[in-house]
Amino acid sequence: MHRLISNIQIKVNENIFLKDPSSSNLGQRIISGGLDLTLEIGFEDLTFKKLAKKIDSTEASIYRYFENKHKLLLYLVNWYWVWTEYRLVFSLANITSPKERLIKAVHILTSPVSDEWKLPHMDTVKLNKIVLSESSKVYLTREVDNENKGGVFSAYKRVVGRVSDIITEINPAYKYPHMLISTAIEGAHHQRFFSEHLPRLTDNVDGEDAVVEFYKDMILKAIV
Amino acid sequence: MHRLISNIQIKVNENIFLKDPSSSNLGQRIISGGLDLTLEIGFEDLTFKKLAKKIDSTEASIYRYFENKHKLLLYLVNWYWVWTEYRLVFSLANITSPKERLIKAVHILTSPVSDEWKLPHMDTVKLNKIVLSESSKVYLTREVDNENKGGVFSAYKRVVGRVSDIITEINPAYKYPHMLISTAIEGAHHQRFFSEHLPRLTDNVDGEDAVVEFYKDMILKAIV
DNA sequence: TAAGTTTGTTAGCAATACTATTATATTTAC
DNA sequence: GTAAATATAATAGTATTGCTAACAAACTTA
Repeated sequence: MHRLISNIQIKVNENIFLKDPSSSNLGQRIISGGLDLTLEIGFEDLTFKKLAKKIDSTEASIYRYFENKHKLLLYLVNWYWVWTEYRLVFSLANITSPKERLIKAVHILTSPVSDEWKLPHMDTVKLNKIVLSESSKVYLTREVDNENKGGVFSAYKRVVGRVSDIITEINPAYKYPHMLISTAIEGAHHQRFFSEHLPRLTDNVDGEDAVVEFYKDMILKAIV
Repeated sequence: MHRLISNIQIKVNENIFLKDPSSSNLGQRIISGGLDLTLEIGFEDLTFKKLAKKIDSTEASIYRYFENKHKLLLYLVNWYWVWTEYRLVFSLANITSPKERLIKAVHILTSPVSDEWKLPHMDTVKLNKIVLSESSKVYLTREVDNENKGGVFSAYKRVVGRVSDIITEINPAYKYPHMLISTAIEGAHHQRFFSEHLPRLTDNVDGEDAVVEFYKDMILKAIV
């Protein structure tokens, strides 16, 4: 069951790439091979040489699309947030109750991406896995300020802003809506990583997705 | 005003280093130079060659202390958590009210380190700054599971465990104490980074440390 | 079919991430 | 106080990374 019109096009900030990878066969192989290789060996160990080999191309060709591997990750993460904003708006369409909207939004931001959201040119399930463990590396760098000026984080900021607005609608007096939402987003990523690798930092509860339930509970209690 | 006995010794997990840096002059220069250089150029751009130059030593000498720069960061972060556990236990001594204990603990985990906690052989204020932006890189790697087996994250886990225990004392029915605390710790780090670089992801409130207040408020509401 | 564009091929260079060897201090042991 | 042990420095070397450049081949479009 697909929820989305399957020929939607996600428009990634143009400052990220030298040449739009969605515009060519090689570009798409770079992206899908990049997803696979990152999942296989981790982003740290990925090099354009290895990626070139994997997709049967050459280092130099990949460099024509992305300045460096950091930009490739930035592309993936930016794509993710543009797409997540779309999912968010789509999912909240025609729902008027602000509380219901908030709960749906938190669900989208904290639960793993399922197959029903798949798109033809991007394996969103793989992408989501990468975002969990690698996305914070995209902004925790010396280059944040410069990249931020180029607008590469605005999709993420808009997502946080949209959900914060719902909170403000519910309780205009609540002082920390942005902190609450960005805490939940980043936190959910971390918790999913922890539950796999450092379980003493999390809690497991039988029969529920503890991450989603925890953040729903936390947010609803925080804003009253 | 110093709160601590100044000749306390922080014992870092032995799997992290080849040779204990606290045991020699060169070792201590590696650590303090490492702090400075990381703050100057960021951990990504730090190399042992640059660090050697800074402390007037050689690459090969540094390699006798740490296998690679990742281990150096691991050392710093592990040191931080051992020390934070100490601060925590020290600060909660003789306080019996669980709620008061919790509030103090959250304060320690979310506020910036101040001068009063300084120790002779480690610039804890600098260390804290580094932890905010670099510590997650220490576990978001392919090597987590191996390193975790070596016990290098146990100080962090104990800190989370101790504060979770206070929560359980206050409300034994609360299902997510570990998630709540690890969310607050990591979240506070992120929020401090955001407020400097991506302010649209946070909220500023005049006349208060919004990060500390937000997490106190969030936690106290969550556990009732 | 020519011109333009994209990709592949090859080469090369500077920096990184180490390891090894030998020499020179410095510490400690007797 | 000297010998032995140990720590550090100096130098060199290797494989890999992170690029850039130049040209050739293929494929696209006008």
